[in-house]
Amino acid sequence: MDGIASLITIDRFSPVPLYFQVATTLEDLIESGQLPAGSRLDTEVTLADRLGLSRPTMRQAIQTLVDKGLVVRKRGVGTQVVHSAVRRKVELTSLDDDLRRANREPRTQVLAFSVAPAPEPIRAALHLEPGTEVFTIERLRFADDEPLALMHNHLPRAVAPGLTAAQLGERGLYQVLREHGVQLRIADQTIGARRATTAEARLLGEGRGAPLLTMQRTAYDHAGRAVEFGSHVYRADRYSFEVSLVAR
Amino acid sequence: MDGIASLITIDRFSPVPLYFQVATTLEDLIESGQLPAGSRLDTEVTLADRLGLSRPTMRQAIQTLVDKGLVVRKRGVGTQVVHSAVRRKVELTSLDDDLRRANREPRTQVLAFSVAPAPEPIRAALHLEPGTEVFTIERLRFADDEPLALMHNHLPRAVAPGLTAAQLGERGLYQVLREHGVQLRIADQTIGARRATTAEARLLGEGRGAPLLTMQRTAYDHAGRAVEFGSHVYRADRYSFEVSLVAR
DNA sequence: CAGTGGTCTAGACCACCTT
DNA sequence: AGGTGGTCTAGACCACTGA
Repeated sequence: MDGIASLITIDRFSPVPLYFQVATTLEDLIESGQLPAGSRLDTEVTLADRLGLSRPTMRQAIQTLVDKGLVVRKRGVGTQVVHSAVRRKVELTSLDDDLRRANREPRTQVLAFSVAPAPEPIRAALHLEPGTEVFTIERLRFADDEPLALMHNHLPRAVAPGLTAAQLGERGLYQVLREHGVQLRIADQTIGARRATTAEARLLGEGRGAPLLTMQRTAYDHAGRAVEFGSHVYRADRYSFEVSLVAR
Repeated sequence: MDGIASLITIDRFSPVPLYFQVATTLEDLIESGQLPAGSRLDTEVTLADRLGLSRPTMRQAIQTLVDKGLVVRKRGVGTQVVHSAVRRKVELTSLDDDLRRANREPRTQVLAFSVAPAPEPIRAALHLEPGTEVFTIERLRFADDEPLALMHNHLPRAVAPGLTAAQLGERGLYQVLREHGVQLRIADQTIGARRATTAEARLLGEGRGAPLLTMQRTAYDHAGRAVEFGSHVYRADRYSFEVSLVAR
């Protein structure tokens, strides 16, 4: 019995860091059930030895799984795979990502698309210098041909200089940003609720005063630069937010 | 000029890990503005040298700040403090914590408190064996004497065997759990909205059909054990959720 | 080219848990 | 008492950035 080490192969000539190769392999083994919930991993020293790695490298691999909440370490005891239901991903998701993952057909109607110096509240939300030009985008989003959300976005022109309305008709904003090389890292969101205005109700196909879910979000990239500010309303009867929080 | 190293003292005889001493000190320096947004930290090697630490230990200290989104590392460049507005804490907060932090006076009316074998949906949400006994708690929460939220909670009796209704009248559930030695680590939340029922509107002092924010949460401790399931409604005109997400 | 962070090694001692 | 993860050291080489 050599534990799980035989299921892990590492490539010393790959540009992928060793700890990352091990971490992703272990993640797959957990995800596929070959490392069932509650099972114990071999010790760090044993695994490092069997894989021909140093213990710090092995530790770094396991640490990434701890950070994701996949396993739990206990001093004097060992490392255990946590209960399966606890495994949720903490992700920076977009509506478009959510819909595609749920196999619902997203569609977008771009209601407005313009470039202008940032109005004061937007300038402040994005921490920009006065006069900085921003895109202003208004979109109506559909899922399976039902209206779902009305979205207002603002982003500095410099973030995605070549952005066009046509791109946004095809794909979600976050995917377009990824194609422009923008990597989001942090998002601050405020989620609330209120009654729909008459105009909102008409666009979303809801009755007057229907409850709407609201979300304001400011997103930042890896360098801490504010990339996007959005103010959105969602039909409460067709959408809800799922959030996973991991304490540090 | 010896940078910031002179502002950091470490205690080799403290039981607090060295990397943690350094990390918290740096965090304080950033929070207090002595390390302003955009400023560069000394290099890892320099800091380690000045503080008499090895580089891996110094790296570990800085890494905790990176995980919190306080600083950004760039290979070949250095480590920079990110823009101040990006600094938000990702926390597992309770309503009680939120209110106390905002200096609003929380008050609780316990409407129901009982112990019984878990009903099926609760049993499933908490991943319990059939027949496991759970507390069922219903509370009306006030802030500054205005009704704010109606909260239903369920938790396994074994999690906090000595729990009483009186404790919940004084403090928030999460604080009571902390006093019982329960450390929460992960929470999965679903946030939505709907119209208030007649009973909810009456309890919350709202009009009929007023929009409410809804939240269902399952919380897990460090061992991955499901500790609590809650189903809550909040007055949308007086409450909203703030969530910060950090991509990994 | 020099300097930075990213990765990796081969040890060591300790605190904590189980037996 | 023996085994576990938690911390720490003193090096090494590499990839990337900027001047």
